[in-house]
Amino acid sequence: MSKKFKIPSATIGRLSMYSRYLKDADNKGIVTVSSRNIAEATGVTPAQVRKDLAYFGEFGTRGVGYNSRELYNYIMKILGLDRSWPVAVIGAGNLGRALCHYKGFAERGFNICCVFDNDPNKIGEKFADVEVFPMSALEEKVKVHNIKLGIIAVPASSAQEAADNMIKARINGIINFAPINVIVNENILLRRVDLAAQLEYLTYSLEDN
Amino acid sequence: MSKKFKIPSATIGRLSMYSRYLKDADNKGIVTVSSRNIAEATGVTPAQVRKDLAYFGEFGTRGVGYNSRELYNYIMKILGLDRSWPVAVIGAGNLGRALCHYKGFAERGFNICCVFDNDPNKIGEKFADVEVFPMSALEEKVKVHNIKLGIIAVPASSAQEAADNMIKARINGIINFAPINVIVNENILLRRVDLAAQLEYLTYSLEDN
DNA sequence: ATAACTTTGTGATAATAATCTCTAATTCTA
DNA sequence: TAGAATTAGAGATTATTATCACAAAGTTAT
Ligand SMILES: NC(=O)c1ccc[n+]([C@@H]2O[C@H](COP(=O)([O-])OP(=O)(O)OC[C@H]3O[C@@H](n4cnc5c(N)ncnc54)[C@H](O)[C@@H]3O)[C@@H](O)[C@H]2O)c1
Ligand SMILES: NC(=O)c1ccc[n+]([C@@H]2O[C@H](COP(=O)([O-])OP(=O)(O)OC[C@H]3O[C@@H](n4cnc5c(N)ncnc54)[C@H](O)[C@@H]3O)[C@@H](O)[C@H]2O)c1
Repeated sequence: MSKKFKIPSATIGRLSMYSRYLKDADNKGIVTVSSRNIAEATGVTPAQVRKDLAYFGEFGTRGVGYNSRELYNYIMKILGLDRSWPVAVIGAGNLGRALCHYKGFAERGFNICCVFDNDPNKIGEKFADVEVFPMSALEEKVKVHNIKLGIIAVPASSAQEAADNMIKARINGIINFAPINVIVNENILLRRVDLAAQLEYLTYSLEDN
Repeated sequence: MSKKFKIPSATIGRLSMYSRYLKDADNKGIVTVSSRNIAEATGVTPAQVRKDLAYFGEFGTRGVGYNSRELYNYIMKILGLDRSWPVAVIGAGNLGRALCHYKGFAERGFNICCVFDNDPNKIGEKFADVEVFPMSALEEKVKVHNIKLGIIAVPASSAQEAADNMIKARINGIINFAPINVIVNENILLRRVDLAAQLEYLTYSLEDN
């Protein structure tokens, strides 16, 4: 999808962290926070915090800092989280089940509304209150719930097929947990999350330290 | 932990992808591959592939390419995957269960050998063949199995405590799935995996496209 | 009111990472 | 064997991202 104005993707990830701290601060009754406070809580530098925010506007007051609640709202707006996003999961296996049971997504506005699988034995099962549907139901469910986001939680050998099905159903943002490169048209957003690679960064670093 | 020689962390992640493609190619009987083949399979540029490999040595033959199996072995060695790594998981919840049931880690040399939880009701349960132990057993299990790697799969409010416990037990590489910044001494390796932030990158991009 | 202090926002600078371009090695073809 | 084609390796270049340093704006104390 066409991006706004070349914002570093790392910035978006940090905004996510900042927003969680701000929510927390606001809940504790802390009205104003400085870039230093945010930085210390999230493990970055104060300059980085200010630079990240500067991409989007001026949210603070010099000599004072930022209003926690206001900045939280601004960031959530920037991230598109000022509304709810229905999400489809493809693959009702171990990972699909964990994702469905996870309460944390709802706090950020994500609502996993259906899981899809091609194994007839899994159809009709329920993970928390999320029902497992056959792949044939994907297109209709996407339309009914206006789903824009999907998660690939099928084995690597089926990941491309899962992506193709989602795209055909008009989902245009995809997270892929399968350890394989899925190829999509450039107007589709795709992020790969490779858990083994994360562990491998650790083993690489520990190897000859 | 002290790093070797400022290799981009993105390079390590890509090596992981390359190695999976190489394994696959070797299994299919493909003896030599070019940087172009690797690039196309993993979604990067050929120059990037060569540059990544160049950090570590010369593995190819000009005019020919790379021997799939040899390069695979080299990369696995670089990543520290020429041996098995026992892994501890803290938190026997949804995510902990999914990780224990996941077969893919074993292929890369990771062996989740125990899960720990502070909920008495969970102790003794088994996820696949991984047993749930009380937190009090952590130190001894780490010693017995020579565990160096740990995964935090507890709620955010307990993540720092889980990290502190692991470090006390002498684990020195940690993956944190909790959406919070855990603070550790600089000789400890820590990677955060934030699934909600990944989805938020999508919503940010879809927002006003 | 003034001086001392705090903190943002930003242009300049530095560091990091990706891409480009060319050379050298090797194979293939005729 | 000569010439064309392929492909790795590496230095140079460009692009991207993070850090620094400081002026501007605000607050607090005297
Ligand atoms: N479980 C984990 O902790 C974990 C960790 C890292 C990566 N992953 C990756 O996530 C993916 C899922 O892992 P998992 O452990 O849940 O696997 P799993 O085998 O438990 O579940 C996969 C599910 O996908 C379904 N499926 C297979 N092909 C399908 C298709 N074409 N269309 C629809 N459904 C299909 C299967 O019926 C099954 O229910 C894998 O690619 C795995 O490599 C999982
Ligand atoms: N489940 C998911 O798909 C998912 C996705 C993204 C992030 N996460 C994150 O992963 C973490 C785990 O998620 P989950 O869904 O498995 O949660 P969960 O509530 O299902 O499980 C958490 C487990 O941790 C145990 N626990 C709590 N405090 C502990 C402590 N101090 N020491 C040891 N054990 C302790 C609990 O007894 C429980 O069994 C959370 O931080 C969550 O935000 C989970």
